[in-house]
Amino acid sequence: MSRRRVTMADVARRAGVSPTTASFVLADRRDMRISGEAEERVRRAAQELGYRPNLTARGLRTSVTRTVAMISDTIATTQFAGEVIHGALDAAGARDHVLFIAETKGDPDVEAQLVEGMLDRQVDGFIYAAMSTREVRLPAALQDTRVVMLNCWAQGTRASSVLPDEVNAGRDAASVVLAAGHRQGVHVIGGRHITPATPEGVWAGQERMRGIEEAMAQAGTRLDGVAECDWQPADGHREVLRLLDAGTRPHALICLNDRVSMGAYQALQQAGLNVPDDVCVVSFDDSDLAAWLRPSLTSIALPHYDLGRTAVEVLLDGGIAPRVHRIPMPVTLRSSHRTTSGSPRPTVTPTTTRQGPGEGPP
Amino acid sequence: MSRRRVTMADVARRAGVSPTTASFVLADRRDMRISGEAEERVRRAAQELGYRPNLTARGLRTSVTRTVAMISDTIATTQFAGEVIHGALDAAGARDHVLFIAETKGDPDVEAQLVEGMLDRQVDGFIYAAMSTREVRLPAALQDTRVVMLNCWAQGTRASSVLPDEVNAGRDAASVVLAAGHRQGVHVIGGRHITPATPEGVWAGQERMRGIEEAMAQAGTRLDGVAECDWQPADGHREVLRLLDAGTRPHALICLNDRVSMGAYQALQQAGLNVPDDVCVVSFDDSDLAAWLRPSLTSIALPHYDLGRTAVEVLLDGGIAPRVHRIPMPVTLRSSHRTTSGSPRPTVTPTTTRQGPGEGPP
DNA sequence: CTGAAAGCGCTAACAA
DNA sequence: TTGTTAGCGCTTTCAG
Repeated sequence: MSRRRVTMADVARRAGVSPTTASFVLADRRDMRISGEAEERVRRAAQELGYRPNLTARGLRTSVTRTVAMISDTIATTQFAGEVIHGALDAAGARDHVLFIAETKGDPDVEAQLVEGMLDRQVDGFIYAAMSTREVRLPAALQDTRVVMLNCWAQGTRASSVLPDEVNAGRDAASVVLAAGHRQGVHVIGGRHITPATPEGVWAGQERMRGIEEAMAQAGTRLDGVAECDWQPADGHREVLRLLDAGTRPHALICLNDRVSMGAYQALQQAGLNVPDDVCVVSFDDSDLAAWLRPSLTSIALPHYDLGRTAVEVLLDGGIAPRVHRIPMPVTLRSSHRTTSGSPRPTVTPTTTRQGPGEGPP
Repeated sequence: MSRRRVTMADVARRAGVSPTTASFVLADRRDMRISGEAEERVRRAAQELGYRPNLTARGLRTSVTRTVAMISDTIATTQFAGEVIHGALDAAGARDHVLFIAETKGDPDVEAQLVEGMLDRQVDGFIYAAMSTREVRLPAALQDTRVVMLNCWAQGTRASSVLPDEVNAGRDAASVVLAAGHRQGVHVIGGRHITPATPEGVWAGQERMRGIEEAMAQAGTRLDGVAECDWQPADGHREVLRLLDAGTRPHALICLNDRVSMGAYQALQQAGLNVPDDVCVVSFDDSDLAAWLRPSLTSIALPHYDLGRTAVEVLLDGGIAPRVHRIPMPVTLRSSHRTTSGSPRPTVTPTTTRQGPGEGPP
């Protein structure tokens, strides 16, 4: 962009060696023997001239560019994006790679366009990411490409997936409630997210519910109710109010995200019920909201950073064999529940589970 | 990455023309006359073979890569990042460019490293972004480079800046309050953000306060008080409580962000005061919170998307002359204030102001 | 152990 | 109007 950069030929000339020799020492290749003295001269020359390799030229020759493209449907709206990118960036940087970002807006045409553009630039690999965990169709151009799927998966694809471990998160949520001494009166607000728009529910909801119900069963008890609804504050508010109006007096609420919890808090407050003394609340997402609410909210986070980081690690370090990597979801304990005296903290031990090739989730 | 791509030579051969001819038509260059027939043949051949140019090779030859690097101090934590990237992406995409993202974490060493890495990859230009609006020092390696500064500025630099128009946002906030009929009892919570950690305040606070005070003066009145404090929910809560305890009964609160407003709401509610009947509240940021709170909050947004978009536009389309571009901050009117009957909406007409070269903000 | 030379895919002088 | 040729900066046979 500015004035002429110093090239490898310059270094070789100053060091009094051939370009070949310079190339070998500057690329740190030890498979061809170079005299210690020549190596030293080259290194000094490079140092003195402030030599930096032109990665475009190297890329043209070797077709490796130390570049990865992250393509996602939406990057902006949700909190999701930031930390995912952050993690991906750290992992890429640690491996001397650099990250392209692109957004398809869910449009297959722009998606194809974008992928082509990245291929034209000879990226070394792709992270194909979805903002909400779900099954997707991998674009044709990515089929025979180094790619890992982030927060999504595709049937019949030779690509690894990196997913949040929602089932264990569900178990952990139930564990918190159980450890607080509640075996009865446990209600879930939000459920599988079965709504007119998503009659099957959403994956996160299904998985969390599976974990919750398993943990309850394992403790020899069961949920008193599940309110299926959208996951906005108004929904939490409405559903909790409905519960109370029906004369139900819940002891514990597991809310499917912090926004639902916020609505639940409002309803509880209206009804004059105290958190955590009258009702304990456990939530998912661990967004900023969880810390802002009073009392602060115990919540289980989506491991955004680790998802991004792991995806790049798998892409750059991982083998060829497709795998599903499940990333643990950390629990942050706050003030919206009480622990039974004597038991210091709920037993919360998230684990990473892995699946072998061939089986797509769930 | 996969099997051999079709090259321009392939296209030329199939079309029965020389590489030169193929190059001219495929690069859409009309400055050298090509026969319509040859052009047609080349286009068809390219089409049939599914030709795509190798941008790495082209970049090596021309040193333009249609690539821009966005380097920021922090990309993850704040909501800021997402929409900024979104805007930048849209502007870049519209110009057939692609976006590198990198994060310095505020460390000058990694910053230098990152910039070098981008330069090694022959990026066409840089967006240098800060997460909170402020003055920065442009890294040495970027000095003689095509760069625009996003949400920041540097003294004595030949680079354009893109900044939110906070002064007019302040004016707009005051206008909402005035249009609601409040000329007395108007208090600001948050102020310039003068705290032990930031004894001078922060730029956004200073600018907003300037706008607020100007608008009040213009209406022939003035603020009844400014609470200088941090901008977290707890601060809003504490300061409003303090106000009420001192026997003050505010009619309108201008809170410096939505989190402060959230705290203010809590305090008002404790005191049994109703929003907007007893106290009207106007806020900044227009985060998700603004829509979630009850009553929903009138708030003035940081124009994240437009900041990102404009920065890339200025970089790619703008002239060389350094400019400061001020991006209007949109007002979203909700339910936390009342308009005086008869006047339909507050007079809110944000404007973009521009400064000529030479004067750095503020 | 080192150097000469070819070539990655493309563009741009210069000739024809 | 078109073709020939050189070369962007680097890696990599293949001879020495």
